[in-house]
Amino acid sequence: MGRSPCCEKAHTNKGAWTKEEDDRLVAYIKAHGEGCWRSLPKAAGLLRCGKSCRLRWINYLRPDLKRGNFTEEEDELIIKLHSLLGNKWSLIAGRLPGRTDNEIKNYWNTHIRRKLLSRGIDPVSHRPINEHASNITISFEAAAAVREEKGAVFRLEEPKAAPISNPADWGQGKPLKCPDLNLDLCISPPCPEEPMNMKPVKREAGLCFSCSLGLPKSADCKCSSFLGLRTAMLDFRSLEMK
DNA sequence: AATCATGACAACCGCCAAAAT
DNA sequence: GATTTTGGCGGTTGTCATGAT
Repeated sequence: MGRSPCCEKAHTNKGAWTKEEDDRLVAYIKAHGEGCWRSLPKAAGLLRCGKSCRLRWINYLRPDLKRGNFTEEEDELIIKLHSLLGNKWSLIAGRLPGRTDNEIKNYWNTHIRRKLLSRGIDPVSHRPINEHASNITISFEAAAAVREEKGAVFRLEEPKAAPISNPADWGQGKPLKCPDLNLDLCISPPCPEEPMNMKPVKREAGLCFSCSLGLPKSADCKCSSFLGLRTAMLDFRSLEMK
């Protein structure tokens, strides 16, 4: 038996949203919150599929959205996150406040892909184009050795196998493989006192997010450099899945 | 001025996984 | 445990705006 439709398609509008529909949706969610998307359209008096309402709200109507052009810093952040996460747009969006997965996905396909190509970088593998034997490796062996003493080191290995689709699988007692990224990255808990099985949620301790991605230090950054190498040190466990 | 090509982005579709029954 | 329902995600398409010819 196939999956039943999420709504009665025969009686739903499609295509661009009107101002009135937007107003109804916003008014309803402001009054009742984001409840059940299936029942929302009827309750809000909208002839729309619940999924369509959800998408409209998340991608366009949410009050915390940051509209407007992406900054150069955001560009670089997206590129770095994409090199690590691949097309996990929702994860990437989770690290860019006010940006949606759809927006980032579109921006990637229309701008960043071209930007990387113009730099001679393959937007899929993040490696130089026409440089088959390219083998630029940033080694964190020294860092890893230090961290290994504390018993909690995961390392991304040279690509050999299928991509890990779910970052939550990383470091689960098996070799880590990142097929499209040739970086010998050390991923380690910035806060040693935190148990390894702790739920990966927002963190206060350890490297701040800017430092974890090698961005310039922010004014309130209290992180110290690790062997003089802040760049490419990324705490994957702080990447919130949902 | 008209037509065509391209870019940008909103919206849809189908699939998957988790939750509910 | 099996089945159904729902929310969420990534890929793709459709449409409008803009620039080039």
